[in-house]
Order: sequence, then structure tokens, then C-alpha cells
Amino acid sequence: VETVAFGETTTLLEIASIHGQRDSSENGPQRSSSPKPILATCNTCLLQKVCPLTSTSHIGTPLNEAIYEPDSIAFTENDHFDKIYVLKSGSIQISVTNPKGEQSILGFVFPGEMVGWESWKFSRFPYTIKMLERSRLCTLEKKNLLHSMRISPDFQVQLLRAAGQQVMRDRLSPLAMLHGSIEAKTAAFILDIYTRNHVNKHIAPDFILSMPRNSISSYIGITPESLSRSLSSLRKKGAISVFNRRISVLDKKLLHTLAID
Amino acid sequence: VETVAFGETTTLLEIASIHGQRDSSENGPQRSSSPKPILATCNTCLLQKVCPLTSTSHIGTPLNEAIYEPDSIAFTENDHFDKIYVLKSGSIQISVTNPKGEQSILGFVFPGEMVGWESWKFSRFPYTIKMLERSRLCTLEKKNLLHSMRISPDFQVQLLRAAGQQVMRDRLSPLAMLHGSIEAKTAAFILDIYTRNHVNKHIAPDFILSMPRNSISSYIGITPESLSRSLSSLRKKGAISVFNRRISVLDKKLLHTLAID
DNA sequence: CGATGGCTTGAACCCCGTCAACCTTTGTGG
DNA sequence: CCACAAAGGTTGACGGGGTTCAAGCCATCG
Repeated sequence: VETVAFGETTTLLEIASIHGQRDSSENGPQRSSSPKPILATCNTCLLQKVCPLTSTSHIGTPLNEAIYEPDSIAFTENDHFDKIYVLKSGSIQISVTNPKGEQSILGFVFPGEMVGWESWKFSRFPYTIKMLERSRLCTLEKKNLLHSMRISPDFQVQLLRAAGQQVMRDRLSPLAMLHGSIEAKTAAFILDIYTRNHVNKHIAPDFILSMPRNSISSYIGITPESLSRSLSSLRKKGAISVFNRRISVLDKKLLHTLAID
Repeated sequence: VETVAFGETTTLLEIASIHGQRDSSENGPQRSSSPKPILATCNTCLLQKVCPLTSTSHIGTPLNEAIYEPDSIAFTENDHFDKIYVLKSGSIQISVTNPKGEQSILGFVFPGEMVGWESWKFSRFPYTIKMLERSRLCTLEKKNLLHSMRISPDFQVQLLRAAGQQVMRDRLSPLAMLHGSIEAKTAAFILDIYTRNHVNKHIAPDFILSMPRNSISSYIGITPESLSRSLSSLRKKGAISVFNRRISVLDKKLLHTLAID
């Protein structure tokens, strides 16, 4: 049980002073290609709109942001971790190596969503998180969060609300796409990606799947071949159009119907 | 955005004063058979050992505990809710009605686990939670939690740790039992139930499944018939023994092997 | 005792995983 | 710019595992 004690005189500006700055020594080959830390503040942050934590009391706070290159591994299993992340742009894949030694895809992360809430309890990173594209991560230090929550009720509520939403998403997203036929799973997956990418955006029917086919198929629990077939099937039925990794939702209502079986 | 402000002079004893006390008017037929509220304090609580929140600074705090009868519905979908619960004894089933109108089993809750973390974000209860047996629930008011976290760093860390563990469990528990053959799913399910029921307990090989077969099969995504067959198969292989709802784990290692396929 | 609901067993069909071949895209080096 | 290789993705045929449907068995309770 680790208790973190702060002097009550610490200011909001101080508590978020940049830590880490990730040593610039050249790392091993497969490790992240040296994320570039950025010094900014919440009110100059260009990505305020997607951040679940832009509390009024937090505006003006320096933040620790970093850009990761595609395919870079931010954290892998059993890494020490004590930070929570907010994805500002790009997308992330979460995976674990199952007992068989294979990579199981646990889920994906899109802008505005949090990763690493488990670090409140566990000090070893239980997953591998890999960037699917060039991504911008905002780092939140646990001890700073603890202190901010105590001195700002506004921020406290906002952080807990963000956590509550994340829990809900983690519970319900997989539900729809783990039962039913492969076509239902595929339709549910597309709808999930579509809605999570189009919050606070203009309605655009198409989007790019940032993850390869076998990641998708692993996530929804089918084989890549079946996924390919069900995508063709959905296309023939006029629900979607597919061009490589670009998906257009042509008939959202039909897609919903197919998703429930 | 609701901000709750407390006078900083409030004491720990005051903040947890009993609210609600659930109106004693006779409710509708299907609603809970009038849970009986119990006035107690954390340090007289007989179930301290399973509670993830027995912070030293919280000992002595009055708690709002209630006993629910088997099959009673504590909350159903779209109920207003602003509380978080800790299950002290018994077991709970979490379900939602899917778009087809059927009940999908989302998961089960065992002593020491929390329910309702989503209430930080959502004010409507998204699930139906049903008691599988006579159960004891400890109720935590959101606004009390907010205040307790601010004045007690110890409690703050403990609550967040509990949440982190819950998130981890919600993510990893389903993973093992949603891929692979029906036998692997069944084995994984039994192992999950076994380990979650035997934390902090003597090693006992057997336990009672508090939920019916079709709840299990719905949860792991197979048909009741397939579940029945796979249980027979596991029994024939000597991994478990089955007598009605009593399961004995005879060969845990074999069960692990079968669970990974 | 019979009725009811939960659970198990059996047989037939069919969806989906497996395996293999083929096509497309991407990246690398000459 | 082209050749080639490697990875990613699609299509086809086949067989097995699991669902479906039906009947039967076994608990619990009036």
C-alpha cells in the first residue's frame, strides 16, 4: 500500500511539472522510436475538444504530451507503469499474449479515450499497447492526479466520470461483437468503430481502418478468412463499401439490423 | 456537470450518515423484496476481510448495508442510480437486454467486488443486477466518496486501486472464455469462478454454482446443450466432478491445460 | 402423485475453421 | 524504373464442431 503525501501548498502549475522526459539514449530495435515529448499547456492544446479532462480548473496546466510513430510499442507486458494516458489523436491497439503464446487483441483505443486505469492497482503493465498510426498521447502522472483530485472537486468529478465512461465502453463494446454469426459480429464491429470515431465530428460515412485484418478478426474472435467473407457479404448487401482499409457506411440502418443477427 | 461542494469541517462520521433507508412502502411484485437496511460501522463489520475499502482512516465509519433475497432485482435498466456497491456476501448476475429483446449475461459479481462504477458518468442504470442468492450489499454514496477521497489520501488511493482491479478483472475475465472450443471456454469459466471465490479462503476443491446453466452458457457464448456436453466431457476426463450445481475441481492443472485449448 | 422447469442426451444439418492456392499491395535494392 | 520478395488480403473446397430441434430424464414443490 503506497500512500503519496503532498504538501498542501503545491500549486496546479507545479504539480504537473514535466517528469520523465524519457531518456534519449537509443533503445533496442523493437522498442518505441523515441517518442518526442512536447511541452504545452491545456489551454494551448489543439486537441481540447476530444479530451475528457479539460476541466476549467485545469486549463493553464502544463501537460506532458508525446508523439509516437506508427507501429511503435509504447509499453509492453510487465513494464513498470504508474501513469495513465489520454489518446489525443491516432489510434492504439491493446493486446496480450495468451497462454498459447499468441497475441490476443483486447481492443482498440480512439481519440478521447483513456488507457492504463489499471495502474491504480497494478505496477506492471499487463498489456502491450502498439500505435496503429502516428499518435499523440497525453501522460497523466498518478501522484499528480491524486493531488489534483483533492484540491479541485471539478477535476475530481471529471476524472471519475471519464473513468466511468471507459468502464462502460470496455464492458459494452465487446458484448455486441462476441455473439451471433460472423456477419453480425462484423457489422457490430464496424458500427462500433464508426460511432467511436464520429463523436463530436461531422457525419462522414467513411473512415479508414487503422488496424490490419487479422487484428480485427482476432478481436471479434473469428478467422481472417471469415472476416474477409463477411465483409464481402455486407458489401453485396449494400450495407457498406470496402476499398482496402477504407470503409464507407452506406446503410447504417441495415447494418444495425444485421448486427443483431 | 454536477459539482458537489462540502464544508471542509465535515467529519468522516458525518459524511457517511445513512441516506436513503429505502422507502418501506410495498413495491411492485417483481421488484426487490424490500432489502433490509442494516446500521453498522466498518469496524464492527463482519466482512472486513473481503472489503476492498477497509482503509484505516475509514474504520469506524457507519455503513449502509442491506440484505437482498435470492432472485430479487436490486436495479433494473434505466433506473436512476448514483451509488456504488460493494458485494460483501452472496453473488450477483449482471445482464442487459440486447437489441433482440433477449437477456444477455454480462457477468457475475462475487464478494469483495464492486458494482456500479459507471455511475460516475451515467445516471441511468445500464444493467439489470439480480441476486443469485441471499446477498449482502454495502452501499457507497457518490458524494460521500468524493468527499472522503479529498480528506483522506489513504482512502482515495484505496478506492482507486479497487477500481483499477475491477477494470482489470472486467477486461481479462471474459478474454479466456470467449475464444477456443466449448471445452476450453467451460474450463476457463470454472477456473475463473474458482479463483474468484477462493481468494483469502482455505483451499477447498469444490463450490456451488449459484447461477443456472443457461446463464453460464449465455455468458460464455454457447448453447446450454453445448455446456452440458462440455461439462460431461470435463468430468469424463477427470478434471472435475459435477453433481447438480456442485462442482469439484479434481485436477486444476489439467483444467488449465484444457482451458488454453 | 402429477406438474413444472431445469438439465441432459441423441441425431441431423450447416455454419465456420482449416488448408491451400492465388491475388494485391508494400517495401527494398539494383 | 523495374524486379523481386515478403507481407497482407481474398477466394475456393472440404470436413468437423456446434447449433438446432426433439425427446427424455431428473429435480423441486404444490
